[in-house]
Amino acid sequence: MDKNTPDSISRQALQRMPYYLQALRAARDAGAEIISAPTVAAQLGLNEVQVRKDFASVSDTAGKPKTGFQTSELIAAIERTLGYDNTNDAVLVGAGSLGRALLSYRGFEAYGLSIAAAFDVDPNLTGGEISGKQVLPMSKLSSVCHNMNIHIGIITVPASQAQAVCDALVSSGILAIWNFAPMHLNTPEGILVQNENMAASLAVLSKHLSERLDSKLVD
Amino acid sequence: MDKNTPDSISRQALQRMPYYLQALRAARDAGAEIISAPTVAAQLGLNEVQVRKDFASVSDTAGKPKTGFQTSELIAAIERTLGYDNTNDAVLVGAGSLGRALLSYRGFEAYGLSIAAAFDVDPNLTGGEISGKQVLPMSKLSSVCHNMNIHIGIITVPASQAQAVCDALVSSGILAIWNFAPMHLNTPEGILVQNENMAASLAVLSKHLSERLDSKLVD
DNA sequence: GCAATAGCAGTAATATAATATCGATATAGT
DNA sequence: ACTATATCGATATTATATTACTGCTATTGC
Repeated sequence: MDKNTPDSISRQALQRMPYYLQALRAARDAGAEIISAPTVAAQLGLNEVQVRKDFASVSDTAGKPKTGFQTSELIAAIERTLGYDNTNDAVLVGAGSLGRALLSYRGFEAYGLSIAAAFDVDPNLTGGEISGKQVLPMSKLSSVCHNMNIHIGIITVPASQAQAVCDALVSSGILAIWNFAPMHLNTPEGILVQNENMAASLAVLSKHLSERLDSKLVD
Repeated sequence: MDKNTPDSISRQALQRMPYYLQALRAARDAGAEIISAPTVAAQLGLNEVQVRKDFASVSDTAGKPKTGFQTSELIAAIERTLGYDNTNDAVLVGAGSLGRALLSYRGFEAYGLSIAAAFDVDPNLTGGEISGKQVLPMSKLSSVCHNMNIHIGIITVPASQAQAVCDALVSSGILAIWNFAPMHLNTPEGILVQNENMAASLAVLSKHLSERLDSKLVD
């Protein structure tokens, strides 16, 4: 009954954090030791109160009226909240074009994510390396996850195989899944699935575009 | 005053569409000529009524009680709504690791997106080709967009340059921007920005993981 | 040095949007 | 004809974002 929610941050608040981080770092690099919520809100196109609430939810030190928040303290608080300080290892399944793309992308390390190894069913791919990361057969998945204590799985296989891969990851001890396959994954309770559905993004883009171009014709 | 909203679909409804599409195609390929909303809802872990409403918002033909909706008709309706039938050309700015990754990814064509050309400021990159796509200097951006009638821009540059690139895209006639840079972009009215912020996704993943692992220690 | 003022933080209340629930109607199969 | 199941419209609930308000702190003017 002791609900014990020390800091329950909503998902959308969490997703705003990286934007705050970027803005705060830029401000700090520009020499701003102190920054106010309205300033950040204006930069990001958000509501002042929302920004304040988000800041309050991660930082234990309060802001001071008329001045604002300590920039460096806020940055540290957000980084701590997001776990950017301690690196998380991950495995990637699916060494196709998208998988190779992510393996060669070096930007994740800045956010505390390190891809330890890749896996694939295709014997032509396994055994070699892609961007310095080993590509292993699926049979090694479980042992690698357990031995290296890995809890994050990245799925970059076609939709038809995604659910099977997901099940394999779950039984290998994976707790959080980053799903690039354009489909819904069924998982047991307690497993988080973060969908990175490019098709969904493209849907929004494409729809907006067609509406804009249609209205342009009317003009 | 004539609001002229023939079919205003909410953004999250739009983002569910690709999931419906995947499920419906799978059902069709399995031989199901007719499919009901509850069936799809169960597969995707959604509410029945929500699925029904989403179907109704794109399809003009009503579903029939006791049976459901015509699978093929629904698929066509969603594809039409998302504009997957007519291909949209796009330009990509930023031929770094992420940009190259997207250029080499062949999955977009299935969703009606075709990257016509890439651009970069680095003279070492421009002039060549990546995955069969020309890499051009930024000076050519505007003319290419206008000549080829391109209205979608993909930003894969570091955050520090993203706003400048965004401005350049807007003044080149771009109406919709797919932003992979981990920062907020300020745009004029009428320009759609779809953020594909991997950092935001990682934030959710990382937070969930740390909470799970902490609770595991308590067990 | 002191009072007045302007700007910002913090909390509460309202508004909005999305989602889930409920009731009524219609249809296919038995 | 009856029953089970699905669509459809209307309502209720929830989560989230916006607005309004109060109080505090630093700057400005006297």
